[in-house]
Amino acid sequence: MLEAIGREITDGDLAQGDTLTLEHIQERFGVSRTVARETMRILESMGLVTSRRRVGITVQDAASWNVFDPRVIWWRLAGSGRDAQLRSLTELRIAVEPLAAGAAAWNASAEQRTRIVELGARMRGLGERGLLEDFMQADIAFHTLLLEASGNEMFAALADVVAVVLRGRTQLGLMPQQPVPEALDAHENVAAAVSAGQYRRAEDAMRDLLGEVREAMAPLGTGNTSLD
Amino acid sequence: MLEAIGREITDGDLAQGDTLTLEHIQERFGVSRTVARETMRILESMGLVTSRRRVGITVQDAASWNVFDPRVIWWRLAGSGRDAQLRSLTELRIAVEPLAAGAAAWNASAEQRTRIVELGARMRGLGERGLLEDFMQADIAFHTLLLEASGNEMFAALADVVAVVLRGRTQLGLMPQQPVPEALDAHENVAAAVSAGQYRRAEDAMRDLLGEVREAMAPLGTGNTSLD
DNA sequence: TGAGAACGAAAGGTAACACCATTGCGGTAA
DNA sequence: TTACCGCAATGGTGTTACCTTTCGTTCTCA
Repeated sequence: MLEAIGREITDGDLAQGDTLTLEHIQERFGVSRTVARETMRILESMGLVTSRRRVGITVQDAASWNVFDPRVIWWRLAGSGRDAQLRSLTELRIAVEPLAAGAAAWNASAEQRTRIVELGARMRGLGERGLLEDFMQADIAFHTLLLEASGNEMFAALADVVAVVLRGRTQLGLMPQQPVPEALDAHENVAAAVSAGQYRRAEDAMRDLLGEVREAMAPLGTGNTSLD
Repeated sequence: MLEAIGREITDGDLAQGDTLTLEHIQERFGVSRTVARETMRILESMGLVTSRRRVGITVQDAASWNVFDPRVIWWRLAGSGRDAQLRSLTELRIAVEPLAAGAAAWNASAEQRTRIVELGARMRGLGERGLLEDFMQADIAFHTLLLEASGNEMFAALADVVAVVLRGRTQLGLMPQQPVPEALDAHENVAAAVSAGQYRRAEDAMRDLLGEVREAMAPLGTGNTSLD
Protein backbone atom coordinates (compact mmCIF):
# COMPACT_ATOMS: atom_id res chain seq x y z
CA MET A 1 0.00 0.00 0.00
CA LEU A 2 2.82 2.33 0.99
CA GLU A 3 4.62 0.98 -2.04
CA ALA A 4 1.70 1.58 -4.35
CA ILE A 5 0.92 5.12 -3.30
CA GLY A 6 4.57 6.04 -2.86
CA ARG A 7 5.32 4.92 -6.39
CA GLU A 8 2.36 6.79 -7.82
CA ILE A 9 3.50 10.00 -6.23
CA THR A 10 7.18 9.69 -7.08
CA ASP A 11 6.29 8.70 -10.62
CA GLY A 12 4.08 11.71 -11.07
CA ASP A 13 0.87 9.72 -11.57
CA LEU A 14 -0.36 11.75 -8.68
CA ALA A 15 0.66 15.33 -9.30
CA GLN A 16 1.40 17.98 -6.76
CA GLY A 17 -1.84 19.33 -5.36
CA ASP A 18 -3.92 16.24 -6.02
CA THR A 19 -5.87 15.18 -2.98
CA LEU A 20 -6.83 11.80 -1.64
CA THR A 21 -9.17 11.04 1.18
CA LEU A 22 -8.85 8.30 3.75
CA GLU A 23 -12.18 6.90 2.62
CA HIS A 24 -10.98 6.71 -0.94
CA ILE A 25 -7.92 4.77 0.18
CA GLN A 26 -9.94 2.45 2.39
CA GLU A 27 -12.14 1.52 -0.54
CA ARG A 28 -9.32 1.13 -2.98
CA PHE A 29 -7.26 -1.19 -0.85
CA GLY A 30 -9.99 -2.72 1.24
CA VAL A 31 -8.39 -1.77 4.53
CA SER A 32 -9.60 -0.17 7.70
CA ARG A 33 -9.35 3.45 8.59
CA THR A 34 -6.60 2.87 11.14
CA VAL A 35 -4.32 1.24 8.64
CA ALA A 36 -5.01 3.90 6.05
CA ARG A 37 -4.14 6.56 8.61
CA GLU A 38 -0.92 4.90 9.61
CA THR A 39 0.15 4.62 6.01
CA MET A 40 -0.59 8.27 5.42
CA ARG A 41 1.40 9.18 8.50
CA ILE A 42 4.41 7.47 7.06
CA LEU A 43 4.00 9.15 3.69
CA GLU A 44 3.62 12.41 5.55
CA SER A 45 6.83 11.84 7.44
CA MET A 46 8.55 11.22 4.10
CA GLY A 47 7.30 14.58 2.91
CA LEU A 48 5.26 13.11 0.08
CA VAL A 49 1.90 14.33 1.36
CA THR A 50 0.39 16.59 3.97
CA SER A 51 -2.99 16.06 5.50
CA ARG A 52 -5.31 18.83 6.55
CA ARG A 53 -8.75 18.58 8.01
CA ARG A 54 -11.62 19.15 5.73
CA VAL A 55 -9.28 19.27 2.72
CA GLY A 56 -7.93 15.77 2.56
CA ILE A 57 -4.50 14.41 1.92
CA THR A 58 -2.57 16.62 -0.45
CA VAL A 59 0.30 15.45 -2.60
CA GLN A 60 3.35 17.61 -2.02
CA ASP A 61 5.73 19.21 -4.43
CA ALA A 62 8.87 17.22 -5.17
CA ALA A 63 10.94 19.88 -3.42
CA SER A 64 9.63 18.82 -0.04
CA TRP A 65 10.18 15.11 -0.49
CA ASN A 66 12.70 13.47 1.73
CA VAL A 67 14.89 12.38 -1.17
CA PHE A 68 17.40 10.69 1.10
CA ASP A 69 14.90 8.14 2.22
CA PRO A 70 16.01 4.88 0.59
CA ARG A 71 12.43 4.03 -0.25
CA VAL A 72 11.96 7.23 -2.18
CA ILE A 73 15.21 6.65 -4.01
CA TRP A 74 14.22 3.14 -4.89
CA TRP A 75 10.81 4.18 -6.18
CA ARG A 76 12.29 6.86 -8.35
CA LEU A 77 14.96 4.55 -9.70
CA ALA A 78 12.31 2.05 -10.70
CA GLY A 79 10.04 4.69 -12.14
CA SER A 80 10.14 7.44 -14.68
CA GLY A 81 12.47 9.75 -12.75
CA ARG A 82 15.29 7.28 -13.14
CA ASP A 83 17.72 9.28 -15.23
CA ALA A 84 17.49 12.40 -13.13
CA GLN A 85 17.79 10.32 -10.00
CA LEU A 86 20.85 8.43 -11.17
CA ARG A 87 22.55 11.61 -12.27
CA SER A 88 22.00 13.43 -9.01
CA LEU A 89 23.00 10.42 -6.96
CA THR A 90 26.18 10.06 -8.92
CA GLU A 91 27.04 13.69 -8.30
CA LEU A 92 26.40 13.11 -4.64
CA ARG A 93 28.71 10.13 -4.70
CA ILE A 94 31.38 12.22 -6.44
CA ALA A 95 31.09 14.73 -3.64
CA VAL A 96 31.11 12.34 -0.72
CA GLU A 97 32.97 9.16 -1.54
CA PRO A 98 36.40 10.65 -2.21
CA LEU A 99 36.42 12.37 1.16
CA ALA A 100 35.08 9.23 2.77
CA ALA A 101 37.86 7.17 1.21
CA GLY A 102 40.41 9.66 2.46
CA ALA A 103 38.97 9.56 5.94
CA ALA A 104 38.90 5.78 5.83
CA ALA A 105 42.60 5.72 4.97
CA TRP A 106 43.08 7.67 8.15
CA ASN A 107 40.65 5.93 10.47
CA ALA A 108 40.20 2.36 9.34
CA SER A 109 40.99 -0.50 11.68
CA ALA A 110 43.47 -3.21 10.76
CA GLU A 111 40.67 -5.64 9.92
CA GLN A 112 39.00 -3.10 7.71
CA ARG A 113 42.24 -2.50 5.84
CA THR A 114 42.74 -6.15 5.05
CA ARG A 115 39.12 -6.61 4.19
CA ILE A 116 39.07 -3.76 1.68
CA VAL A 117 42.00 -5.30 -0.17
CA GLU A 118 40.26 -8.66 -0.19
CA LEU A 119 37.14 -7.10 -1.59
CA GLY A 120 39.09 -5.35 -4.32
CA ALA A 121 40.64 -8.65 -5.37
CA ARG A 122 37.32 -10.43 -5.15
CA MET A 123 35.74 -7.86 -7.43
CA ARG A 124 38.40 -8.44 -10.03
CA GLY A 125 37.80 -12.18 -9.98
CA LEU A 126 34.04 -11.91 -10.21
CA GLY A 127 34.18 -9.10 -12.73
CA GLU A 128 36.45 -10.92 -15.11
CA ARG A 129 34.18 -13.95 -14.99
CA GLY A 130 31.17 -11.77 -15.74
CA LEU A 131 29.24 -12.79 -12.62
CA LEU A 132 27.30 -9.56 -12.42
CA GLU A 133 25.13 -10.42 -9.45
CA ASP A 134 28.01 -11.48 -7.22
CA PHE A 135 30.09 -8.62 -8.52
CA MET A 136 27.39 -6.22 -7.43
CA GLN A 137 27.33 -7.74 -3.96
CA ALA A 138 31.06 -7.28 -3.60
CA ASP A 139 30.84 -3.76 -5.01
CA ILE A 140 28.21 -2.85 -2.42
CA ALA A 141 30.33 -4.36 0.33
CA PHE A 142 33.34 -2.41 -0.90
CA HIS A 143 31.69 0.98 -0.88
CA THR A 144 29.78 0.30 2.30
CA LEU A 145 32.95 -0.66 4.09
CA LEU A 146 34.69 2.54 3.06
CA LEU A 147 31.78 4.73 4.05
CA GLU A 148 31.58 3.05 7.41
CA ALA A 149 35.30 3.15 7.99
CA SER A 150 35.31 6.89 7.36
CA GLY A 151 34.26 7.42 10.95
CA ASN A 152 31.60 9.86 9.87
CA GLU A 153 28.11 8.73 10.65
CA MET A 154 26.55 10.85 7.91
CA PHE A 155 28.81 9.24 5.35
CA ALA A 156 28.02 5.86 6.80
CA ALA A 157 24.32 6.59 6.48
CA LEU A 158 24.81 7.09 2.76
CA ALA A 159 25.87 3.46 2.45
CA ASP A 160 22.22 2.51 2.03
CA VAL A 161 21.83 5.03 -0.70
CA VAL A 162 24.89 3.87 -2.57
CA ALA A 163 23.78 0.28 -2.18
CA VAL A 164 20.42 1.10 -3.68
CA VAL A 165 22.09 2.77 -6.65
CA LEU A 166 24.42 -0.13 -7.30
CA ARG A 167 21.65 -2.64 -6.94
CA GLY A 168 19.36 -0.59 -9.14
CA ARG A 169 22.00 -0.21 -11.81
CA THR A 170 22.45 -3.94 -12.08
CA GLN A 171 18.85 -5.02 -11.69
CA LEU A 172 17.63 -2.48 -14.20
CA GLY A 173 20.11 -3.77 -16.73
CA LEU A 174 22.30 -0.71 -16.93
CA MET A 175 25.56 -2.56 -16.47
CA PRO A 176 27.77 -3.82 -19.30
CA GLN A 177 28.07 -7.60 -19.60
CA GLN A 178 31.45 -7.35 -18.01
CA PRO A 179 32.81 -4.48 -15.92
CA VAL A 180 35.48 -2.49 -17.75
CA PRO A 181 39.06 -3.19 -16.64
CA GLU A 182 39.52 0.44 -15.62
CA ALA A 183 36.84 0.03 -12.97
CA LEU A 184 38.58 -3.04 -11.55
CA ASP A 185 41.90 -1.24 -11.50
CA ALA A 186 40.35 1.74 -9.82
CA HIS A 187 38.87 -0.32 -7.04
CA GLU A 188 42.13 -2.08 -6.35
CA ASN A 189 43.90 1.23 -6.41
CA VAL A 190 41.58 2.70 -3.79
CA ALA A 191 41.92 -0.40 -1.67
CA ALA A 192 45.71 -0.25 -1.77
CA ALA A 193 45.78 3.40 -0.81
CA VAL A 194 43.35 2.95 2.07
CA SER A 195 45.20 -0.06 3.27
CA ALA A 196 48.47 1.87 3.25
CA GLY A 197 46.95 4.86 5.02
CA GLN A 198 47.67 7.17 2.10
CA TYR A 199 44.67 9.39 2.48
CA ARG A 200 45.44 11.84 -0.27
CA ARG A 201 45.97 9.06 -2.77
CA ALA A 202 42.84 7.27 -1.57
CA GLU A 203 40.85 10.40 -2.18
CA ASP A 204 42.19 10.86 -5.68
CA ALA A 205 41.80 7.21 -6.56
CA MET A 206 38.18 7.26 -5.51
CA ARG A 207 37.65 10.36 -7.61
CA ASP A 208 39.04 8.46 -10.60
CA LEU A 209 36.81 5.52 -9.87
CA LEU A 210 33.73 7.69 -9.83
CA GLY A 211 34.88 9.38 -12.99
CA GLU A 212 34.58 5.96 -14.60
CA VAL A 213 31.12 5.57 -13.22
CA ARG A 214 30.10 8.91 -14.61
CA GLU A 215 31.47 8.04 -18.03
CA ALA A 216 29.63 4.75 -18.06
CA MET A 217 26.46 6.60 -17.25
CA ALA A 218 26.88 9.36 -19.79
CA PRO A 219 24.75 7.72 -22.51
CA LEU A 220 21.77 8.22 -20.28
CA GLY A 221 21.87 11.88 -21.20
CA THR A 222 24.39 14.49 -20.32
CA GLY A 223 23.63 16.72 -17.40
CA ASN A 224 25.70 19.65 -16.37
CA THR A 225 28.12 18.81 -13.67
CA SER A 226 30.62 20.91 -11.89
CA LEU A 227 33.49 18.85 -13.22
CA ASP A 228 35.08 19.88 -16.46
CA MET B 1 5.07 12.92 21.99
CA LEU B 2 7.16 12.24 18.89
CA GLU B 3 9.47 14.97 20.14
CA ALA B 4 9.70 13.52 23.60
CA ILE B 5 10.43 9.95 22.62
CA GLY B 6 12.59 10.98 19.68
CA ARG B 7 14.74 13.09 21.94
CA GLU B 8 15.05 10.36 24.54
CA ILE B 9 16.30 7.94 21.95
CA THR B 10 18.71 10.27 20.19
CA ASP B 11 20.03 11.45 23.52
CA GLY B 12 20.69 7.94 24.67
CA ASP B 13 18.25 8.03 27.59
CA LEU B 14 16.74 5.04 25.91
CA ALA B 15 19.56 2.76 24.89
CA GLN B 16 19.66 0.35 22.04
CA GLY B 17 17.70 -2.74 22.86
CA ASP B 18 15.38 -1.12 25.38
CA THR B 19 11.77 -1.95 24.74
CA LEU B 20 8.61 0.04 25.14
CA THR B 21 5.10 -1.23 24.86
CA LEU B 22 2.15 0.58 23.41
CA GLU B 23 0.39 0.29 26.72
CA HIS B 24 3.26 1.92 28.51
CA ILE B 25 3.16 4.82 26.07
CA GLN B 26 -0.59 5.17 26.35
CA GLU B 27 -0.35 5.51 30.09
CA ARG B 28 2.59 7.83 30.06
CA PHE B 29 1.08 10.32 27.67
CA GLY B 30 -2.57 9.68 28.32
CA VAL B 31 -3.41 8.96 24.73
CA SER B 32 -5.30 6.26 22.93
CA ARG B 33 -3.81 3.21 21.35
CA THR B 34 -4.32 4.54 17.83
CA VAL B 35 -2.30 7.65 18.46
CA ALA B 36 0.43 5.73 20.18
CA ARG B 37 0.60 3.40 17.22
CA GLU B 38 0.82 6.18 14.69
CA THR B 39 3.63 7.80 16.61
CA MET B 40 5.52 4.55 16.76
CA ARG B 41 5.03 4.10 13.05
CA ILE B 42 6.72 7.41 12.40
CA LEU B 43 9.60 6.59 14.72
CA GLU B 44 9.84 3.27 12.94
CA SER B 45 10.04 4.99 9.57
CA MET B 46 12.85 7.15 10.95
CA GLY B 47 14.69 3.99 11.91
CA LEU B 48 14.70 4.81 15.62
CA VAL B 49 12.68 1.77 16.65
CA THR B 50 11.30 -1.46 15.30
CA SER B 51 8.18 -3.13 16.54
CA ARG B 52 7.74 -6.86 16.79
CA ARG B 53 4.86 -8.87 18.05
CA ARG B 54 5.06 -10.26 21.48
CA VAL B 55 8.32 -8.38 22.03
CA GLY B 56 7.25 -4.76 21.95
CA ILE B 57 8.87 -1.72 20.47
CA THR B 58 12.63 -2.02 20.43
CA VAL B 59 15.00 0.93 20.33
CA GLN B 60 17.38 0.58 17.42
CA ASP B 61 21.10 1.04 17.22
CA ALA B 62 22.26 4.47 16.06
CA ALA B 63 23.58 2.93 12.87
CA SER B 64 20.10 2.38 11.57
CA TRP B 65 18.78 5.84 12.34
CA ASN B 66 17.83 7.96 9.41
CA VAL B 67 20.38 10.64 10.25
CA PHE B 68 19.38 12.82 7.32
CA ASP B 69 15.96 13.40 8.73
CA PRO B 70 15.98 17.04 9.84
CA ARG B 71 14.14 16.11 13.03
CA VAL B 72 16.82 13.64 14.02
CA ILE B 73 19.51 16.21 13.29
CA TRP B 74 17.76 18.81 15.33
CA TRP B 75 17.27 16.49 18.30
CA ARG B 76 20.89 15.50 18.27
CA LEU B 77 22.08 19.08 17.97
CA ALA B 78 20.01 20.04 20.97
CA GLY B 79 21.06 17.01 22.94
CA SER B 80 24.19 15.33 24.07
CA GLY B 81 25.35 14.16 20.65
CA ARG B 82 25.95 17.73 19.59
CA ASP B 83 29.66 17.73 19.03
CA ALA B 84 29.72 14.55 17.00
CA GLN B 85 26.77 15.75 15.02
CA LEU B 86 28.30 19.13 14.24
CA ARG B 87 31.55 17.58 13.21
CA SER B 88 30.01 15.06 10.85
CA LEU B 89 27.68 17.63 9.37
CA THR B 90 30.57 19.95 8.73
CA GLU B 91 32.44 17.21 6.93
CA LEU B 92 29.36 16.58 4.86
CA ARG B 93 29.19 20.25 3.99
CA ILE B 94 32.87 20.20 3.00
CA ALA B 95 32.10 17.34 0.68
CA VAL B 96 28.97 18.72 -0.91
CA GLU B 97 28.95 22.49 -0.88
CA PRO B 98 32.04 23.10 -3.02
CA LEU B 99 30.65 20.95 -5.81
CA ALA B 100 27.26 22.56 -5.37
CA ALA B 101 28.81 26.02 -5.68
CA GLY B 102 30.63 24.94 -8.82
CA ALA B 103 27.44 23.55 -10.30
CA ALA B 104 25.61 26.71 -9.36
CA ALA B 105 28.19 28.80 -11.21
CA TRP B 106 27.30 26.72 -14.21
CA ASN B 107 23.56 26.46 -13.87
CA ALA B 108 22.27 29.47 -12.00
CA SER B 109 19.72 31.77 -13.59
CA ALA B 110 20.36 35.49 -14.02
CA GLU B 111 18.16 36.32 -11.02
CA GLN B 112 19.98 33.80 -8.87
CA ARG B 113 23.31 35.32 -9.83
CA THR B 114 22.29 38.82 -8.84
CA ARG B 115 20.65 37.56 -5.69
CA ILE B 116 23.71 35.68 -4.50
CA VAL B 117 25.80 38.84 -4.81
CA GLU B 118 23.19 40.82 -2.91
CA LEU B 119 23.18 38.23 -0.16
CA GLY B 120 26.96 38.31 0.09
CA ALA B 121 26.88 42.09 0.52
CA ARG B 122 24.01 41.89 2.97
CA MET B 123 25.94 39.42 5.09
CA ARG B 124 28.87 41.80 5.27
CA GLY B 125 26.63 44.62 6.45
CA LEU B 126 24.87 42.55 9.08
CA GLY B 127 28.03 40.80 10.15
CA GLU B 128 29.97 44.00 10.73
CA ARG B 129 27.13 45.37 12.79
CA GLY B 130 27.05 42.19 14.87
CA LEU B 131 23.39 41.40 14.18
CA LEU B 132 23.79 37.69 14.63
CA GLU B 133 20.17 36.71 14.18
CA ASP B 134 19.74 38.56 10.89
CA PHE B 135 23.17 37.46 9.80
CA MET B 136 22.16 33.87 10.32
CA GLN B 137 19.04 34.37 8.23
CA ALA B 138 21.09 35.77 5.38
CA ASP B 139 23.65 33.00 5.77
CA ILE B 140 20.93 30.38 5.48
CA ALA B 141 19.50 32.11 2.43
CA PHE B 142 22.96 32.25 0.89
CA HIS B 143 23.72 28.57 1.24
CA THR B 144 20.19 27.50 0.40
CA LEU B 145 20.27 29.51 -2.79
CA LEU B 146 23.52 27.92 -3.90
CA LEU B 147 22.35 24.42 -3.13
CA GLU B 148 19.14 25.00 -5.03
CA ALA B 149 20.87 26.66 -7.94
CA SER B 150 23.15 23.65 -8.31
CA GLY B 151 20.44 21.92 -10.29
CA ASN B 152 20.92 18.77 -8.25
CA GLU B 153 17.90 17.81 -6.23
CA MET B 154 19.93 15.84 -3.70
CA PHE B 155 22.09 18.86 -3.03
CA ALA B 156 18.98 21.00 -2.82
CA ALA B 157 17.53 18.60 -0.29
CA LEU B 158 20.54 19.23 1.93
CA ALA B 159 19.51 22.86 2.23
CA ASP B 160 17.29 21.92 5.16
CA VAL B 161 20.17 20.19 6.83
CA VAL B 162 22.53 23.11 6.37
CA ALA B 163 19.86 25.48 7.61
CA VAL B 164 19.43 23.43 10.75
CA VAL B 165 23.16 23.51 11.37
CA LEU B 166 23.45 27.24 10.91
CA ARG B 167 20.43 27.89 13.06
CA GLY B 168 21.65 25.51 15.70
CA ARG B 169 25.09 27.06 15.74
CA THR B 170 23.67 30.48 16.44
CA GLN B 171 20.91 29.50 18.82
CA LEU B 172 23.17 27.30 20.86
CA GLY B 173 25.60 30.17 21.27
CA LEU B 174 28.46 28.71 19.28
CA MET B 175 29.02 31.81 17.17
CA PRO B 176 31.50 34.57 17.96
CA GLN B 177 30.00 37.95 18.82
CA GLN B 178 30.91 39.10 15.38
CA PRO B 179 31.72 36.94 12.36
CA VAL B 180 35.39 36.98 11.45
CA PRO B 181 36.28 39.13 8.43
CA GLU B 182 37.64 36.10 6.58
CA ALA B 183 34.20 34.55 6.59
CA LEU B 184 32.67 37.66 5.11
CA ASP B 185 35.36 37.83 2.45
CA ALA B 186 34.87 34.19 1.64
CA HIS B 187 31.16 34.59 1.10
CA GLU B 188 31.62 37.53 -1.19
CA ASN B 189 34.29 35.65 -3.05
CA VAL B 190 32.00 32.70 -3.66
CA ALA B 191 29.21 35.02 -4.74
CA ALA B 192 31.43 36.81 -7.23
CA ALA B 193 32.66 33.57 -8.75
CA VAL B 194 29.18 32.11 -9.07
CA SER B 195 27.87 35.31 -10.51
CA ALA B 196 30.66 35.32 -13.11
CA GLY B 197 30.13 31.68 -13.97
CA GLN B 198 33.65 30.74 -12.89
CA TYR B 199 32.84 27.30 -11.61
CA ARG B 200 36.32 26.21 -10.71
CA ARG B 201 36.90 29.36 -8.68
CA ALA B 202 33.48 29.03 -7.06
CA GLU B 203 34.34 25.54 -5.96
CA ASP B 204 37.66 26.59 -4.47
CA ALA B 205 36.21 29.64 -2.80
CA MET B 206 33.54 27.55 -1.14
CA ARG B 207 36.20 25.14 0.04
CA ASP B 208 38.02 28.09 1.65
CA LEU B 209 34.84 29.26 3.27
CA LEU B 210 34.19 25.90 4.83
CA GLY B 211 37.79 25.72 5.93
CA GLU B 212 37.00 28.78 8.01
CA VAL B 213 33.97 27.09 9.44
CA ARG B 214 35.98 24.08 10.40
CA GLU B 215 38.61 26.20 12.07
CA ALA B 216 35.98 28.05 14.05
CA MET B 217 34.61 24.74 15.21
CA ALA B 218 37.90 23.16 16.09
CA PRO B 219 37.76 24.06 19.81
CA LEU B 220 34.86 21.66 20.13
CA GLY B 221 37.33 18.86 19.90
CA THR B 222 39.40 17.71 17.00
CA GLY B 223 38.17 14.80 14.99
CA ASN B 224 40.08 13.16 12.24
CA THR B 225 39.19 14.51 8.87
CA SER B 226 40.42 13.62 5.46
CA LEU B 227 41.87 17.06 4.96
CA ASP B 228 45.39 17.68 5.97
C1' DT C 1 -23.29 43.38 -2.69
C1' DG C 2 -20.92 41.82 1.20
C1' DA C 3 -20.39 40.06 5.79
C1' DG C 4 -21.55 36.67 8.89
C1' DA C 5 -23.82 32.47 10.26
C1' DA C 6 -24.99 27.77 9.42
C1' DC C 7 -23.80 23.48 7.21
C1' DG C 8 -21.31 19.54 6.25
C1' DA C 9 -17.19 17.06 4.72
C1' DA C 10 -13.15 14.99 6.14
C1' DA C 11 -9.38 14.35 9.25
C1' DG C 12 -8.33 13.68 14.34
C1' DG C 13 -9.05 11.05 18.25
C1' DT C 14 -11.12 7.36 21.50
C1' DA C 15 -12.72 2.85 22.83
C1' DA C 16 -13.46 -1.93 22.63
C1' DC C 17 -12.66 -6.15 20.38
C1' DA C 18 -11.02 -10.20 17.78
C1' DC C 19 -6.79 -12.09 15.93
C1' DC C 20 -2.38 -14.19 15.78
C1' DA C 21 2.77 -14.49 15.97
C1' DT C 22 6.11 -15.17 19.59
C1' DT C 23 8.21 -16.78 23.28
C1' DG C 24 9.09 -18.67 27.46
C1' DC C 25 7.82 -21.98 30.73
C1' DG C 26 6.64 -26.45 32.22
C1' DG C 27 6.06 -31.19 31.66
C1' DT C 28 7.30 -35.52 29.71
C1' DA C 29 10.29 -38.81 27.84
C1' DA C 30 14.76 -40.57 26.55
C1' DT D 1 20.01 -34.42 33.16
C1' DT D 2 18.77 -32.92 28.76
C1' DA D 3 15.99 -32.38 24.81
C1' DC D 4 11.74 -31.78 22.79
C1' DC D 5 6.93 -30.74 22.62
C1' DG D 6 2.85 -28.16 23.75
C1' DC D 7 0.34 -24.57 26.02
C1' DA D 8 -0.68 -20.10 27.79
C1' DA D 9 0.46 -15.32 28.38
C1' DT D 10 1.88 -11.26 26.03
C1' DG D 11 1.66 -7.49 23.02
C1' DG D 12 1.47 -5.83 18.31
C1' DT D 13 -2.08 -5.92 14.09
C1' DG D 14 -6.29 -5.07 12.12
C1' DT D 15 -11.31 -3.82 12.39
C1' DT D 16 -15.38 -1.34 13.66
C1' DA D 17 -18.15 2.25 15.60
C1' DC D 18 -18.54 6.63 17.27
C1' DC D 19 -17.57 11.33 18.71
C1' DT D 20 -14.83 15.84 18.11
C1' DT D 21 -12.71 19.51 15.62
C1' DT D 22 -11.70 22.26 11.90
C1' DC D 23 -12.57 24.95 8.03
C1' DG D 24 -14.25 25.59 3.09
C1' DT D 25 -18.65 26.43 1.15
C1' DT D 26 -22.93 28.25 0.77
C1' DC D 27 -26.79 30.63 1.99
C1' DT D 28 -29.11 34.34 4.23
C1' DC D 29 -29.97 38.84 5.71
C1' DA D 30 -28.79 43.61 6.22
